[in-house]
Amino acid sequence: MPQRPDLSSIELDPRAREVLREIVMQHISSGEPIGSRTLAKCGRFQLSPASLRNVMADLEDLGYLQQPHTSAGRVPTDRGYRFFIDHLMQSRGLSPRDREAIDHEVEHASEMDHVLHLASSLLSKMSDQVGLVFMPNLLQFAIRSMDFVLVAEKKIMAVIVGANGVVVNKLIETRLAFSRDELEKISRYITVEFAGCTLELIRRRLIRMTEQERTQHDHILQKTIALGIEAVDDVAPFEHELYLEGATSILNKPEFSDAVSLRRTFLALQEKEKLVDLLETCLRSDGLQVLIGSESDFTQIHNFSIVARRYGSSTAPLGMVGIIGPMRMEYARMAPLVDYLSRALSRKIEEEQEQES
Amino acid sequence: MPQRPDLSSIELDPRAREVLREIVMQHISSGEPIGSRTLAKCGRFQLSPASLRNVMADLEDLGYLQQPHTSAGRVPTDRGYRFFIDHLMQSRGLSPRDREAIDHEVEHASEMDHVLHLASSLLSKMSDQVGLVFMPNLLQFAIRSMDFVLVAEKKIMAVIVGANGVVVNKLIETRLAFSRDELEKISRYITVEFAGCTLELIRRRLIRMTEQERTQHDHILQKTIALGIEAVDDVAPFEHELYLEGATSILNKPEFSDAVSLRRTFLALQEKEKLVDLLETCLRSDGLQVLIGSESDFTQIHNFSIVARRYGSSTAPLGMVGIIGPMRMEYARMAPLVDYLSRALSRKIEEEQEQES
DNA sequence: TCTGGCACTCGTAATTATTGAGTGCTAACG
DNA sequence: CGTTAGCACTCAATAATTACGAGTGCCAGA
Repeated sequence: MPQRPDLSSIELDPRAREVLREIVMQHISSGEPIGSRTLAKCGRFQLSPASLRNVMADLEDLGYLQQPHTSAGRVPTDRGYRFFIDHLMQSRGLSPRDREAIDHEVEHASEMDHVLHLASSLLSKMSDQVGLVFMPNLLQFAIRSMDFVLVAEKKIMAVIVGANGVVVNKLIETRLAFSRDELEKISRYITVEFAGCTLELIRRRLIRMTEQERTQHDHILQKTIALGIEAVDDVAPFEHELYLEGATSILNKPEFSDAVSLRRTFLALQEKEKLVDLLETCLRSDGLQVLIGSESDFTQIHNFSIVARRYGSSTAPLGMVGIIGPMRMEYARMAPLVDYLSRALSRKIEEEQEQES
Repeated sequence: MPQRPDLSSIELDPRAREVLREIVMQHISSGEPIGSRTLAKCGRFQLSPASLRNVMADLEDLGYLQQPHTSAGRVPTDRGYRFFIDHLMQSRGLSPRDREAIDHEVEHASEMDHVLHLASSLLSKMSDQVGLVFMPNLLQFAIRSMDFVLVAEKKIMAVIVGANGVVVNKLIETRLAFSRDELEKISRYITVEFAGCTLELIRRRLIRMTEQERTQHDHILQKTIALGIEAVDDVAPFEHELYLEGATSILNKPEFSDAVSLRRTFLALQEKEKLVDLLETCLRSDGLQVLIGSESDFTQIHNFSIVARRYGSSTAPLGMVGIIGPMRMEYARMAPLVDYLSRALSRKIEEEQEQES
């Protein structure tokens, strides 16, 4: 029977766990590969560098560590980070000051749109990473109201308030002229009739209505339908939105200190589609999500990590908030930050909903 | 009497002008310092390198050229670029394709807000520089209309359309409840009464009205005034906006290929206040404006140049459009581009105004 | 099982050598 | 007198060399 148990299936022995934790933590704070000497000097182990080397060699065999090159210390792998986050990390929770800052921002902004924008730059500032707020396509969510405002003759502004509190404007150029009175009636009718429906549904119902018998004879109803269809027709204004704030924060990260990786990283953040795809799949699961390096296409290529969480109640429309940064980031601080912010947003949205009803 | 005339006051002699033009053009397209050999090889001069060296030495004495170091070719100074732009540059005008592209974008977007945003990214794409669109503080401009829409109980959305066609939303939480009917009346009253006034003026007049005798007895007027004041009270939503699009375009410019200058440049673009100050002073003068390097605080520090022009008719609200890039940019192409786009925007705004009246 | 010792690896930094583009000056030429 | 060929000189950039040292793996002894 071999001395060493089957390491791939069993948990790491306590000493190895401590060593791994220490390496990850030190590497997160210094950014440098960690050698056996440095590790011995930290004082948490009553072991010589040589013994630590043995442990480290084991951890490397198991895929938790790797060496950039032969004569360098060790660096955690994706798997190492993953193990750290799942089993070793002890997050300190959020400082009261930070909580207050978040609460303050979220409370004070009145428009949902602003709140989301603020949230993303707040995240960026507090984390010193790239802050991320994703709001999916509005089409799939219910609306709260739809109003029409006369801007100029034959120019009407549709003001649609989504159930998530986001306001979308859309300027419509009409063939027919509408009076303020008519618009007032139409607004009231549509809001009463369709509040709580998704835009997609509204559109289908409006189209169905054009074919109905009684519509043919009701002039004002015809105009209503025409205008309503115009309002929900072009999907462009309702597309998802992705706020990425604080891209410049990566300028200070040592892993992006050379021109090439800076270039690559900025270009990567530019391609929002891929990120949107990723976030859309993330929307399905609740709870804090951490994606490390190779765990998704997007993060793999660029060696990013993403810490994100869904916001919004399960009944209300949802989105994602989070941060993007290098794999080497302070997960212990990021996790509670993202977590708390997403809860604050969710609370805000729920309050809005209650207020409305 | 010395052979050479007083060179600082008199125009350059024709040969020197040709040499300067050629150097600037070659340097713009290659980015490298230009030596006498390279210059001789271009074929436009029937002169030996040695003779060209003499001319170049003169141009250097006059401050139009400089040498990065002793054993390098020459590079234009700010003054060299300035002379080039004022006297030597022959801009080719815009290609029909480019004109069409601009016209298309500007025509098709319906909301002024979008137009401005699009304009800035269009500029960025077409110029491969950073596109810039500046919309000054809305407070100083007249409004076209102001409408109030009921969003939830005690939550009202003010929809203000500026004379420049820009729409601003503002969510107001009121103490009193408003009915849809009331809001309709109030919207009508305010729009009729105050269309054409600046927000600042409206605010002052509303405040004056609170003190007037007859207001005390008119309940609905009181509510109107209260709501109106709320709408124009907090200036934040009316602040200037500055769209900077395509910051990543500088990633490809050789002058920013090292990490340090990349860093510096991104941080510089982040500080929008300084740029806003600069653009605000630019607003005063009409016509295409080119700021080179040392000619303004902002451009001096970062070795940028700015090509910009005012948009909007003289009667209508104004803003600036333009591009920011390294001093070494194709002015001959940028000038007509910015010029044409600003005219297209102005035309659009004037059309809107006519339509409205 | 742990530890000190030792030979070995290999990236980084510093040093030096080499190259070549470009200049200014001078003297000769038409 | 303007133009040009020739030449010595400068100096950044590149390449080659060297030195250094942090870190490793392995082995033998406690």
